[in-house]
Amino acid sequence: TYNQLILFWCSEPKHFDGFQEWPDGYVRFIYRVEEKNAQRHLSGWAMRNTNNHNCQILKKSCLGVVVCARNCTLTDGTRLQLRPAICDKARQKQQKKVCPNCNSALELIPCRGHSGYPVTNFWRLDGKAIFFQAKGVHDHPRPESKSETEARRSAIKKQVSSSHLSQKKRLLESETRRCLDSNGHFNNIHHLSCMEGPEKFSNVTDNGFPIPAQSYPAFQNTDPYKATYDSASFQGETASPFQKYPNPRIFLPRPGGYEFGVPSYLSSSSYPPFYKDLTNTPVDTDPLNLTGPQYNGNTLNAYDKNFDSRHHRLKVLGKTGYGDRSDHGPIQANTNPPYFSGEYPCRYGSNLSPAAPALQTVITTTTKVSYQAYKPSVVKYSDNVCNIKNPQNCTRIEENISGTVHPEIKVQEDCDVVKAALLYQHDPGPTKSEQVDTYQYGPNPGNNYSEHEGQSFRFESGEY
DNA sequence: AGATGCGGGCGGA
DNA sequence: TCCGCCCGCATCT
Repeated sequence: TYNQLILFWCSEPKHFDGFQEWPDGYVRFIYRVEEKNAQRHLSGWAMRNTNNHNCQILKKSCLGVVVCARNCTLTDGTRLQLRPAICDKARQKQQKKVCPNCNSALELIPCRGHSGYPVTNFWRLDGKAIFFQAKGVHDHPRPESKSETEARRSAIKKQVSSSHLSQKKRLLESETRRCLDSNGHFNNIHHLSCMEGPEKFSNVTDNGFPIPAQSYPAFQNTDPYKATYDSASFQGETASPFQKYPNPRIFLPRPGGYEFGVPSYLSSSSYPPFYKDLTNTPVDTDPLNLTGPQYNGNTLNAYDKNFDSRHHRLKVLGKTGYGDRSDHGPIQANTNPPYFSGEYPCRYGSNLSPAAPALQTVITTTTKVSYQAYKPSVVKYSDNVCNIKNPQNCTRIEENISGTVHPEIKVQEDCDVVKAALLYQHDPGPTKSEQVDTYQYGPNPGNNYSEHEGQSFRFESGEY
């Protein structure tokens, strides 16, 4: 398997995952560059861009979910779970609004699924593939998905627009009649009152009253677990009290707050390190393993963690599943909250068994990839496509762009890096072992995906 | 108006 | 040094 891993790590992605709208846990996926959702770095979770000072890796952190402070039950038995506005200002405005169902305050449940911090997602374009890596297990309900939010908005807009028009028309006619009736002729004095009707009506509509069920545009993703709305309401941009969860993933408040612990199945050995030396120290899952040399890095440190470390390159490596070192601390033992509903496979654990390595595509920071690469152009091996401001980011020879131009060379270098990393791993220093990434490679069992092509490439994790 | 990205900068660990 | 996060700016829908 060692050779297999090396082989895999040194190869171009030979299989891709179907887009995962609700990635959860310490997972990693590889999408085709043609995958629109991946290109847009979309996620069902409300993720906001977070500055990791790394021009090659886009990092996003979860904003959590907005719920009714009183956790009221909607008419359909579900609970309000709004999508937090991504824009800070918009989110502040959103939080000032009230529950459309019970008028109590709205509450933003922050995500603390990654060592007490928000779950983070990392994206990197690698010429021929878009690599995705997630850190953390969402400890809150799913918010309304982006597509649902957009669909609802457009539906509401449409509805408001049409009702506004029809109401306006109706009211105008009615007022006209009234005016005419009361005065026997049209009276301009009534203009003001005549014009208020429509506005008031629209406000009412905007404040949470359900709009008759209607169909929404088809979403790009048909996640069977995602919440759907069959009606819409909102306060400006807030609530849709009619979420429906065709799945058991309905948020249920936990005693003492929203802190779900880690599902038991997540806390036990699931992702044994491929290199057992790493087992002692829960390693930090390194997204795309962007772990690597720091941008000032003079040394090749293939697993110098971080997808999110600042200014470094990525590299495609292979990796086995480990838990994130710091991911275990704050997470408490859990009683299998309904939210997880057993849909969450073990993706990491503190007790890792060396027997079940999960296939990992590790991207070290030695890869010279920048978002410019998204523009099918210049990504050229050894060229500084990173950015002019940080030339140091783009000069390393270990750079690798998945053979965009010189695959053969890249492969070799990748292998070199892999080897270096492996050597290092076999000789774990007291400081960096946790930086080794340990991710499940592949979609969550609970998620739907359809275009796997090379699942045979996936190493057994022993968990599935 | 918001979603998204980028990147400067700050502060804690 | 790493990382979370705030903030402003720019672009796009």
